[in-house]
Amino acid sequence: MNSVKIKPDRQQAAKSVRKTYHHGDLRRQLIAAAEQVIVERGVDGFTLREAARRVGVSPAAPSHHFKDAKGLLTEVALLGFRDFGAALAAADKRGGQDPMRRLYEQGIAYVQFALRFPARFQLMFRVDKHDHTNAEFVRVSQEAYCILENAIRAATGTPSDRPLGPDGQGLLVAVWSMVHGYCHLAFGGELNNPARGGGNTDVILESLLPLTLKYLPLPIKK
Amino acid sequence: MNSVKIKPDRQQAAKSVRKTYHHGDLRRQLIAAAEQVIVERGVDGFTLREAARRVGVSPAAPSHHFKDAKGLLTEVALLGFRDFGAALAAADKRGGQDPMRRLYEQGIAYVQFALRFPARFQLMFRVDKHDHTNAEFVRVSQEAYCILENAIRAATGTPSDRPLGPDGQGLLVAVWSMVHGYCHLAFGGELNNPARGGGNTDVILESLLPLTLKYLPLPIKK
DNA sequence: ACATGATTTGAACAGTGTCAAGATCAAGCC
DNA sequence: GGCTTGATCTTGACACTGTTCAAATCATGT
Repeated sequence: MNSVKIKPDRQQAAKSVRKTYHHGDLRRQLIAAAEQVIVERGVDGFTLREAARRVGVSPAAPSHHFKDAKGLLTEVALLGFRDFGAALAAADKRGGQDPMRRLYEQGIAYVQFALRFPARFQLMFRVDKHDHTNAEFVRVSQEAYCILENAIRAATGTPSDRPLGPDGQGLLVAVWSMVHGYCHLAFGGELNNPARGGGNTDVILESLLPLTLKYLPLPIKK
Repeated sequence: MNSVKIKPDRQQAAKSVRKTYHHGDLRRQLIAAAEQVIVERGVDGFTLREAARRVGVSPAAPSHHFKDAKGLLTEVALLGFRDFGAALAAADKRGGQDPMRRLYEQGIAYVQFALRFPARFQLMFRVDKHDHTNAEFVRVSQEAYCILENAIRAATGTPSDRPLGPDGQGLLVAVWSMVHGYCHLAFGGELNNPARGGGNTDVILESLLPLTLKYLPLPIKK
């Protein structure tokens, strides 16, 4: 887990009153506080001042470590994407050799991550809330994408030196859309109705998700 | 189209200076202005004061017609959902008797609406930005849902007096997830890469969408 | 003609992000 | 060692935001 840990070195506990004028570990703790805020209040409930308040620092202090609020959230999204990619990679490995099993495992992992860390996940895909042109962000998200693409390559028999054909592209987007949409429907409360096979997060993950992923697209056989 | 029209009766053009103390058509024009704002600035760029400004009224005026900002946006979302339901119904009809064709046409219409009116669509599904417990809203969104459900019933041979079985529930959520996710991927710019078969909105709608919906789930045959 | 109630305004309050100046300090250089 | 430089943080300010309250205005029914 890439949650930000404080090293018991020189910094203060968030609440404890700081003796020194300089904070010493502000950048790191701001990221941790920001994540905490979006977990509690949602991505839109985030406030730069609140994050500053939690680490006991003035509202203007963050500006020396991040360009602006978006800059801070970009770092949070970055950490999220690292974990996300790791979760997908682990799932892919669990899938073994069978391409369809790899895709299925990735799908499960995708949704599990999103529903276990909804704040992170929603931030990661909220283009307006972070700088999606950030070089490192592009790299990490690209990396996660490749995990999916590679499974699609295996499923369609496309070697890595050839571009994906139209069928492969369609399959990739279809699979991605399905799991991604499932997450958003869950966030919107659209899967909470027991009469529709839904319920709380447990039901959505344990019962409805397998029911849904039975319909995960298969590659078109030639 | 349920866009709000001004009746050339007693109200003012948004910009023109109003002579009378009372506005006369404030509620309607506020809704229209609000929609305009989210079209230009996105859902998160919406501001109650800006909407009031555009119809030439004080920041406190809207409170007499809507409980708060959320209340105004609820009305906008409501109009959106009416059009959305109408678009889905029309598509369903276009599908004729074949259940799979009905689902496919609905899918196309779903995504087309979302990408043609992204502001509306995103607002409609942003639970935090409007009052999703509003009775009329529940009614209208339920109505749209039923259009999908009925096609699923036809596809699975489930009469309307019986609840959908697990397979039907899974199929419904799978189809919904795929089209819904496709829209969100598009919003996030994930489908803009030509190397991945994407591009601008035209490409996404005309080229990539059919490629993707070729993988729209089929009902499981017993 | 008048009173009642619905609209609208103006001013205020508590929040927000961000900027410019100044205060404080760590660390390198003489 | 002492000094300077640059990084870090605070203070105070500005322009915004949503919402509330009392007062102003007016349409309408009596």
